[in-house]
Amino acid sequence: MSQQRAQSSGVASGGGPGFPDLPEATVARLPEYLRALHNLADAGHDTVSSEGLATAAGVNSAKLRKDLSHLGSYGTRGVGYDVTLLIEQIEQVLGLHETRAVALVGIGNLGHALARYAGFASRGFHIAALFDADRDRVGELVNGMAVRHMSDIAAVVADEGISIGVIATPADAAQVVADDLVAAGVTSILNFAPCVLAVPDGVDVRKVDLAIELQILSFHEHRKSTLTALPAKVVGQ
Amino acid sequence: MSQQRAQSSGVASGGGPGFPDLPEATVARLPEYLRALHNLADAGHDTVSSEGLATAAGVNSAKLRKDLSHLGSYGTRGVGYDVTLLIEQIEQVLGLHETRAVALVGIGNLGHALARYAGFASRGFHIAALFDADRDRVGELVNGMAVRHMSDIAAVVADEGISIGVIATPADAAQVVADDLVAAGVTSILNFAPCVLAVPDGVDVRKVDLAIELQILSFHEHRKSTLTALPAKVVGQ
DNA sequence: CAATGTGAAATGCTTCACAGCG
DNA sequence: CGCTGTGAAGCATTTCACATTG
Repeated sequence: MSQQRAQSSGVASGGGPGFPDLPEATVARLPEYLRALHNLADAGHDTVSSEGLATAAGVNSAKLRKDLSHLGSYGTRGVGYDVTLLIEQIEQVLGLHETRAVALVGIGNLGHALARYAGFASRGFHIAALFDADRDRVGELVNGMAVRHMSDIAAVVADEGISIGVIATPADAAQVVADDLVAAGVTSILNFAPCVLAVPDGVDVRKVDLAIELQILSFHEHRKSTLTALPAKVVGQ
Repeated sequence: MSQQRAQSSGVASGGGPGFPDLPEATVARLPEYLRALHNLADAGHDTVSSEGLATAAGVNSAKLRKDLSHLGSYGTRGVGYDVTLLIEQIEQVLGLHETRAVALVGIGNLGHALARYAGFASRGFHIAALFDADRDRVGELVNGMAVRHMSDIAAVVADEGISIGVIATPADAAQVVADDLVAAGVTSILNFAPCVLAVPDGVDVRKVDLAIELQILSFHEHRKSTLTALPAKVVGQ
């Protein structure tokens, strides 16, 4: 897993009214179900069985049913799930009804690509501001939006109601940026820099490290080549 | 978790000679330990305690010790771990001694950024070829390397000894690309397209979906705002 | 009667707590 | 004496298997 959660601050138990406290593993899969459901809806399906949705989302059906059961009982026995209703419910739980404003910090290679990535907007996120520490880049237009200097962060985060920050800076700048984001009021961070961030309780951090993903695959390559070098039984192919 | 493993083909038990079969969770953390160790080495440290390394890697020390114990006994009681030796061991286990050749498919926004990302090369990966299905893009130079057409994949994968493919295409092209990569002999895939890939047993897939990461954070934002709207106890801040 | 929702079993992972070693 | 390595306990997640229901 290449993610990192802030030390979870203990999710005030019991769950508030109407707020089921889902297992983290379930939360991480809901977006995948949601995507699969949108595909099914586009393909004209009105209902789908746990088996069908599970296949579309790449999990097994028992897991899917257990995940969905945490949201409540939205299936019909003998039939399956109503696609539209389930989309509605999952979006509700994920808090996707209100569009969330995102600040993107670090407009280098990756930052440019992220700023232009259409997948964010199409899934309910609005990149509301771009920041960089380099004054030479300030003012540059990326995807129609001007890059601003880090020193504006506090004001812009407040003005735009930004709650999520994306860090795409080099590793040595990331902690300072995280501190600035938190000071400005951001409470969730997606970190692409290859380093560990320290943040206060109550701030959530997820990490995506491209090189780590490759290293994990490297391990499996290494394992496979070691195993096939032996007379061990190879499954499949 | 935003990753997806191919249905694990059963990791021939017992582990071959000299090949410890590590828990997946441990494998996923080793690259993080490795990065922390390199930082420590650069900072001039010869040894490090489990406590120190755990802090640098953002985990707790018991977990770190258990993870490392799977590799064998490379620590010294009363002292800690030899930084250089441990780097050596982890790189060994991850199969990072041989530089691995990577094919990158889909030279759009994200593909450009990945092609230029220095973090791959610096951590033992060599982007050996770039591919795109769009003939208008074929021949374009990205980071000094010419983009080739998908139809060359089989030949190039064989020539360059490529074992890992990175898919940065739109979702609707990804499955075809995956099939082509697998047919060409690639046995590990890192998928940035927002879709589930079907691959044969023996092929490993990891998935990175940027929008899913944001949706997970959105859930936590939603939860936090729901909770703070109540008189519930908020930890920390 | 097909397919959900769910107790209960099985597995895997994390954390504790300390014996044992350098 | 400090720190590693590790059984054992504690949690979380997955899977099984079936009673239940529309």
